[in-house]
Amino acid sequence: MTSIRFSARATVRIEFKGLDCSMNLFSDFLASIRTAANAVAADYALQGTIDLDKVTAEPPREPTHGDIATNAAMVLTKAFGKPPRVLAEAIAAKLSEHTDVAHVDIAGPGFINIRLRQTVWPRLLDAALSLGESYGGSRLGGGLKANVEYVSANPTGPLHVGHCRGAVFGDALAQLLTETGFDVTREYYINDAGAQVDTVARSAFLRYREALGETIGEIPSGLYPGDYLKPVGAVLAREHGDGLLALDEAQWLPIVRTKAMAMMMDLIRDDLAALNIRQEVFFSEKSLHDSGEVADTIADLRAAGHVYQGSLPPPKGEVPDDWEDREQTLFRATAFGDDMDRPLLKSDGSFTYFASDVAYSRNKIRRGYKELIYILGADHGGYVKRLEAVAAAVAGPGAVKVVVRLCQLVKLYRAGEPVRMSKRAGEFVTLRDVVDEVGPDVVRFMMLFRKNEAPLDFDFAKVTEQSKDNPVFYVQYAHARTCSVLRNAEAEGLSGGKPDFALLTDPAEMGIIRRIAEYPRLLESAAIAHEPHRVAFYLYELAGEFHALWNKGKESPQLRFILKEDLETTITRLAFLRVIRYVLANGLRILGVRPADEM
RNA sequence: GACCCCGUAGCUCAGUUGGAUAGAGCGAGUGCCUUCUAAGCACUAGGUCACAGGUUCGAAUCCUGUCGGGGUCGCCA
Repeated sequence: MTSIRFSARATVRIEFKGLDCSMNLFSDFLASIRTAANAVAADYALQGTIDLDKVTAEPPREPTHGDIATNAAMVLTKAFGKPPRVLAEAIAAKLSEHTDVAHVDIAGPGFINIRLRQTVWPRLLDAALSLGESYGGSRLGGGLKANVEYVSANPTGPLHVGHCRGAVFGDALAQLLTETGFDVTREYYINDAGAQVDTVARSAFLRYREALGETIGEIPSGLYPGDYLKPVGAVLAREHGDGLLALDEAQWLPIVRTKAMAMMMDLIRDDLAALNIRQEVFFSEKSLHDSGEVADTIADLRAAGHVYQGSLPPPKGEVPDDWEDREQTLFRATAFGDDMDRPLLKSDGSFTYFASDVAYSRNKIRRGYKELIYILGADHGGYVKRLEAVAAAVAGPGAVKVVVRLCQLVKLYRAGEPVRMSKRAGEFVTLRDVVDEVGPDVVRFMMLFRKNEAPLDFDFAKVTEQSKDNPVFYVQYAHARTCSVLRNAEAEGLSGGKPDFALLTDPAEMGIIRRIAEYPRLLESAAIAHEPHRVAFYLYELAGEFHALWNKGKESPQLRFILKEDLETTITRLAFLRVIRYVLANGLRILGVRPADEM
């Protein structure tokens, strides 16, 4: 909420803050526009508070409309009691006093179009040049503690291709939030407390007997048949000899389970490392039970009056055959916006999975996170409301922000043909298969070159193509090209010297400069929307403009970066190239894609 | 039955959270290109933003409804 309170004053003298070190042209100008609106309000001797939240400063779609457009006159017309065009005149008059403003137009229903002085751009580039690869970052988040939980796959085997997207998305979002000033923790929730981990243990036990020389034959259905459990059996055999064979299941199960969990998590961490993902917290569900936190959490909720005994209505539509009305211990989630109340205890009195979910949320909240971000598969759409309800019940309504981002499915293709995946044992495509085939950079970029909630087609043939059709290649190639010219320049002894960015005047160059100026704003809006894909699209566009400028150098040699007969321009263009490279490198770093020096 | 997501050019998708004449790539058509790094460059055509209402200065974007596609819906994890 940004509002101004002002009192009537006869004369209004305003001082604009110059463009400052935040290097976000648009947020700086938004402040100036608000200052101008404030001054106009004082001229009109308005009383009271005016909401300036809806005032924006953005790049106009049409470059001919100027450098910055604002809707101020239109959104404030009601509050000021003046027609938009009249108000626009008044605000424009104030804005034209700004030292960086060349002139101000009013267009259409009341847009104020600001044309900046040419001197602004060299200053911006100078600043970007000195900031280097950190240009684009901001303090938007103000150090807010945010927790990004992603992957959290069950530790029953290696990650499969379905985990790719959430893994990459979560990682990129975490990095985006880090660059925009949030204090981010990357976290993985290990579901190591349910019945399925016992199944893993039993499967591993078979492999143990196999490792001792026994013939185990076909793995019974209901157990995990994958070869990846063989090493677990081997390690158990090495550590225990045949000692476990003499024990009852109740005795060997915990031993085998612990070992199997540890080794499965190592496997998963390796898979993630192949995608350059390293989460700093791996949180065990079992630890919540062992520490008594699950029970404590339910006790707390009960004390707060959010728990009751009752039964839930059967699902509408198709009622399952085995439906029985049962009394359970329920959390009153509907009081916090959920569609139905959620069971904490099963009818036999044991904890539900949801109970540990609640305890886990409470644990995060107690660790001080103000924003809990969950990256889930699209089949978890039903989780959104219950996660919000839990946070509201535990922390108090509105105390903690819950953000759930759902990632749609990835469909694999091989030269246009869908890759068939049988659910039968061993025939699923693993994450490792994909990464090994096309490399982490391609996987990461392609997973982010789509809105998260839109389904994604991944064609092995297309993503390794070297053409404009392949955005990964296109963007990396742009970065490599900048490096290549800088290398050539260095080889010719052309490095160093002070650039004079006022020499950059070609429309193609100006277009790139404007796009670079938008970068900090782009990062902020992507962070607010939790949409890292915007960074990928931005890079694709920047790369496109850069390649176009490059190609103009063919027809118009005076536009080339290295001009042997014009040292001053060369030095300037090399510095310009460096700034382009910084932005590409910064964006690629957020996406977790290696900026290639040569290709 | 309820809830969530999606529906934009022939195809695959963006669309700066409500802005101005809705954009890009591929495909199609036309013309160029022997290179500061080759895998190209420029231009043209292509649209009832699923449909119907509503909100307001202004809607692809927000609200309601309809149609179509996908997902989910008590003890599994």
